[in-house]
Amino acid sequence: MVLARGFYSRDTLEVARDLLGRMLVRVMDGIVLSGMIVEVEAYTRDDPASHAYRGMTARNRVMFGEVGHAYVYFIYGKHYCLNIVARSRDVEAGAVLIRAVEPVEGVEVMMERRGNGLKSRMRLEMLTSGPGRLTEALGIDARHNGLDLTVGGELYVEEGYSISDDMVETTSRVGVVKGADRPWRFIIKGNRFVSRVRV
DNA sequence: GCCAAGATCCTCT
DNA sequence: GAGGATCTTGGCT
Repeated sequence: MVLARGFYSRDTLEVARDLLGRMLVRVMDGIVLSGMIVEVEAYTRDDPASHAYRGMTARNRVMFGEVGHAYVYFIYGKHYCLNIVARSRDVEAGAVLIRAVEPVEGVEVMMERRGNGLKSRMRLEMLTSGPGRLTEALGIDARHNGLDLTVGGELYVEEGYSISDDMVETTSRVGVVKGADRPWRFIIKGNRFVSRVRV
């Protein structure tokens, strides 16, 4: 089931938390590439690190638009980053950066796409463990900026697995999900929520 | 128009 | 652990 618009029409941090365990799906030339979302970061309107902090510009206008749409931007002259617009109704802007996924379907295609320059040193953990890496592996770029992710098609998010709060053991900054195939590490940075698979 | 910084990744030491 | 790659964006003049 593709996640519907309502999923994204909530507090940005809440959506970020709930995106963990969901499946990011990219259909490219009829081939399905997918990965489980394992690291996210929430960017709210009032976060100085957010593109929306200084108000709407040509680049960030998607963050001010309808929830459930993709905000893709180019960074460091090399990389694309995928965000999903998410915020509650009374908030002006907000988005969740997808920082990492765990490859599930189409691993060989992802390997091919990421293979250049990495050669034999390519390891599975390196395939999609970073915002720039996952967009390269899944073939996500500026063409997807503004795309509605709630209607299926070439890029969407589906239910996947839900990670319940009682699976998380939290300290002030770090938590670990118990009972998963792999242990997970959760990090809170200010009002941002970050989680990452421990390797 | 100019310039510095950037939600990163990779290679080399 | 440090530094280079590479180019868009936005602030400032």
